[in-house]
Amino acid sequence: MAKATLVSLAESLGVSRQTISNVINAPHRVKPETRLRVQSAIEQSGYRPSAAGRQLRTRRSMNLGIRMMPVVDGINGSILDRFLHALTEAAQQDGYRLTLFCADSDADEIGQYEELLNVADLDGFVLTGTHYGDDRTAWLLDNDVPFAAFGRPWSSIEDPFTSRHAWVDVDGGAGTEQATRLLIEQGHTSIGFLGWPVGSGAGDDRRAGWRRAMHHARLATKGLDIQADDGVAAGALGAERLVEAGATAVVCASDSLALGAAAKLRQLLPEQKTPVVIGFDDTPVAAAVGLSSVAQPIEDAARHIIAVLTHHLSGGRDGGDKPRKHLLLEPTLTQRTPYSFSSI
Amino acid sequence: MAKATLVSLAESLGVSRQTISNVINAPHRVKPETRLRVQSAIEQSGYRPSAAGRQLRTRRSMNLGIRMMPVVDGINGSILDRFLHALTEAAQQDGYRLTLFCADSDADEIGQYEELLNVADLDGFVLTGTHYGDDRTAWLLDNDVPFAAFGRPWSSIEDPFTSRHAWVDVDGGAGTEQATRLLIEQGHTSIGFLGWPVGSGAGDDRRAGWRRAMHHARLATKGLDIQADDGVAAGALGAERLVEAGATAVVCASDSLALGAAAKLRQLLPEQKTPVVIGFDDTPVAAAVGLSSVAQPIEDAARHIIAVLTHHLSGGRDGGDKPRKHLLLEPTLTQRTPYSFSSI
DNA sequence: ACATCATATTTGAACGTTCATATTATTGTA
DNA sequence: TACAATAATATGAACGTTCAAATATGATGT
Repeated sequence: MAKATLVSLAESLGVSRQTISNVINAPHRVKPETRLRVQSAIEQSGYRPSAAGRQLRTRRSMNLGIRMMPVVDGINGSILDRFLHALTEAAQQDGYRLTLFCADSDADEIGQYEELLNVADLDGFVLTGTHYGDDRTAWLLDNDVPFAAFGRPWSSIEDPFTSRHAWVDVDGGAGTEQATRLLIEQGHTSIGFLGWPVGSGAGDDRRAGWRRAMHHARLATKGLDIQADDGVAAGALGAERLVEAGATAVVCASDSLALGAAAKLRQLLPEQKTPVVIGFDDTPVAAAVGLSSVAQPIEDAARHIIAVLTHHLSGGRDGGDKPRKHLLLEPTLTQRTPYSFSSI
Repeated sequence: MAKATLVSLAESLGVSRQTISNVINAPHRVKPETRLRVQSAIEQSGYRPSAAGRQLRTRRSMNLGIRMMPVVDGINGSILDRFLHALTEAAQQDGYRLTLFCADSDADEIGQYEELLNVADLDGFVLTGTHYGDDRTAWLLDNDVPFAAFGRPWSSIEDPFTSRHAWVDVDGGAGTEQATRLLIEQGHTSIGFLGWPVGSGAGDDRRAGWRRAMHHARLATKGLDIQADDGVAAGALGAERLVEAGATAVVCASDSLALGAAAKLRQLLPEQKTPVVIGFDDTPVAAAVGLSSVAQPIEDAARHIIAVLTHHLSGGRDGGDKPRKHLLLEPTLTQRTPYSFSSI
């Protein structure tokens, strides 16, 4: 039999298109009796409203866009996998779908927004990798495009909690602070920080957490703050300099750096038994080699992003509580004992 | 100014809707003169045909679906990231978009197919993780849904190259064979294989490659074939048994297994200098610890999957050469010297 | 019994595109 | 020049939905 449509269903039921449409979109307008009759007919016929018809009329597609960032390290790819999965699942639960797109640059990404809004009527976007002077958020705000960002708006002047747009982020600083405190409790007094060059929001935030913990414990930080590009080799190099400066433990801005640092410390300070390097992101690499690492609640972040976005898109009429527009999640420290480096 | 549509453009140009539609979809039908005139008007106005209007009429959405598999290991997540990125990029180039969806099981996935075909008019699907007795391919074939699989159809009776559906796969057996040969060349005569329990297509294929190389070199395999569930710990355990059986080198079905095996071999056979463990997938974990690994050309695979799918969807009228319906790609062996395990 | 009002349902139109067909312009041929 | 054949363009209808407005139904009060 042919696919059911509003018209075909209406005819077979002896009601009008609009009544069925109302049963689906505004049930309260329909008399309970007919509503039930229609609902069972819908179920029985397997009728599902056509996205195209809807979209044409309402100019909404129930599709959310997200950019696939160019694969750089690969080490964080697993995080993306988890993030995407959680986003997709949450979106699906709310009746939305996720559409992927590629862009070479932020400018290109904005071009894609225009294109996707224009041709595909995307309802909103999920942003990742926010940074200082992000053009994208400005453009989206200017054009009244709904979106939520994973990553707070980095700005030296504005308070992110007063931002005009929704965001969810993980408090990286709290993570490194916690990590540093753990090392202090373990008796370390000279703890280095191995992070990215100053200028990246997330990187500086993580550095600040380490610095807070050190200051709080009245420990010196001089010479213990190393800036290095991400990567295992750079991590080893940085660790070498830290050991020269007297460090006995290292907190890192990434698992890549931490992996290099761990190997180097193992070599330079073989007498130490406890884990003295703590990474960030709790990637499979960290799990594989038994490296302690700051774990981001990335699934929670994804769910909240979808919640805040869909809540906004439904105009707040989705029944659920209004999700917070700005949310800073606490990371947790995954503690491990070195694995591959010691005996198994 | 309001968004351009076929009608608004037609009016301002003094031609009919259909002429503009033809310029876009069947340029040869339009007189070169008008064609140019219309084309420049399209560019100047920034007109882009509405997906919804098109979809409603043609019942095609220019959207391809792909399932987000549940995150299991995480170690392979980076592979998925690369795969998704390449898929998205290739699809975008051909004018298609990628839609993500989640499913708990194969049966659920089939349910999603129905839903997505029905409501969103998805044009086709990309399948991953094919296995013995895969219901999904059967369903898609039965329902004439275009799709291409990453992973050959595993069957003990049928030749995959006569399969009714398109697929792209990486010749894992060739990879492990190559890896084993390398170890033989290096003088090893007792090389173990550390793989998954018999029954998974890809796993058995990789095991077969090792076996081929061993037989070809007339080396014994008795006791050197270990079946273990995926994971670092299982890898270490398996390696222990292999060393007991006299193995001096190990070829693995995954980087997780390899990582465990490498650590164990380092411990049990510390005198060896050269890399004696070879992993599979060339994940960031392998790169991070300097583990040799069989690398899948996953971007090539993704591009070909899109090529074969879009070629089919366009009915072969897309100009390009007909891509092969069944394609087995050769992996390459990424050789590394142990990194974290030795000195840096 | 009748007007009033709220509730429930229906109708016509519109969203932007392409298909199938109809019309008009152009070319070739006798 | 006329006539057919073909190329180029135009028209009406349809895809399936929701919006806005119109109509029908029922309840309430006088």
